[in-house]
Amino acid sequence: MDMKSLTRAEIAKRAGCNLETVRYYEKAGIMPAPPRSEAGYRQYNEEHLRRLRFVMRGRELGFSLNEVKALLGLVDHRAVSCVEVEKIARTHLKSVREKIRDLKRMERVLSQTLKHCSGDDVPDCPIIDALYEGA
Amino acid sequence: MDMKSLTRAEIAKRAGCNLETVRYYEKAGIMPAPPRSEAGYRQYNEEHLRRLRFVMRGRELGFSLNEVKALLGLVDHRAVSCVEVEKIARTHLKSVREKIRDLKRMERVLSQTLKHCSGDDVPDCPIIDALYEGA
DNA sequence: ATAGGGTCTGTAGTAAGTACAGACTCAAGG
DNA sequence: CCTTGAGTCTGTACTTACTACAGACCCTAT
Repeated sequence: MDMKSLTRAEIAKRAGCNLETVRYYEKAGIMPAPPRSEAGYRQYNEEHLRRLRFVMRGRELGFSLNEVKALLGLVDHRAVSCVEVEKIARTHLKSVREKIRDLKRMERVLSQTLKHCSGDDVPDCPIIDALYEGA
Repeated sequence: MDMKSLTRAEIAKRAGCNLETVRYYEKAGIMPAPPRSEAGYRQYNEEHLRRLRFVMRGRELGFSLNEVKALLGLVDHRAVSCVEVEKIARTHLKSVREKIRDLKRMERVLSQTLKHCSGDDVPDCPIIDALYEGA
């Protein structure tokens, strides 16, 4: 008993992405071109769904599409060298940590600046001043 | 004694941005179109530099170009209502905090996953599995 | 038979720039 | 004075990761 195939809308919904994103991933070489019905409709299966979910999860974790592609490439070539995967993940983790550091710095400056904000219509606004003066 | 004017390259360098960014900001309505020399070269002054630095600082703090534009709009119209500025800054602070939260979640998952990584060429890579299974 | 959805394609738009190509212009050295 | 190399001008294309549309099909139900 062969599975009923999924339409683009179905696979998108089940993977939690936009309808058009599916087509985009196909064009971007992230998702394989699925078989088509007589009328040219895309026919996806559970394996496609699994892959699409993998991509979505990777994206949610902040991997770039290229990183996800690299990860999938390792999987596809059955050369799942944990070393390679780890390298990608470790590099990514580093950049995540850098982003957190930067954002925290931003947060500090913003909240400090807002603390001095009176909320009145005063001629000197500490936020504007901070931006002008680089406080 | 009128100031010597700055070229595009000079203002870019002094504000710490790319040469082309200056032109981009002009087209985007962030920077005003400066006067031109006979030959059509842009001639900037210290006020332009001040403004460009303001923009750069805002961008560094993660304000979108539209937010910076709004901030500048308030300044330009001499209607520097601290209330408006504060609203923009507060909204932005909120989104910064959300980003930090998301990234921390990412970091946790990534570092947890990496901890289980043996570094060997094993058939099951915990990172790949995590992405497939949504751990 | 027809109305309404869904799907197909290609294209254009988004943010926030970066990177050319080809034409001008400017300053310095010979 | 002329040349050469560097700077500037314009417009356009590229980037990332999508999203949104138009016009043409197609499928299902009434």
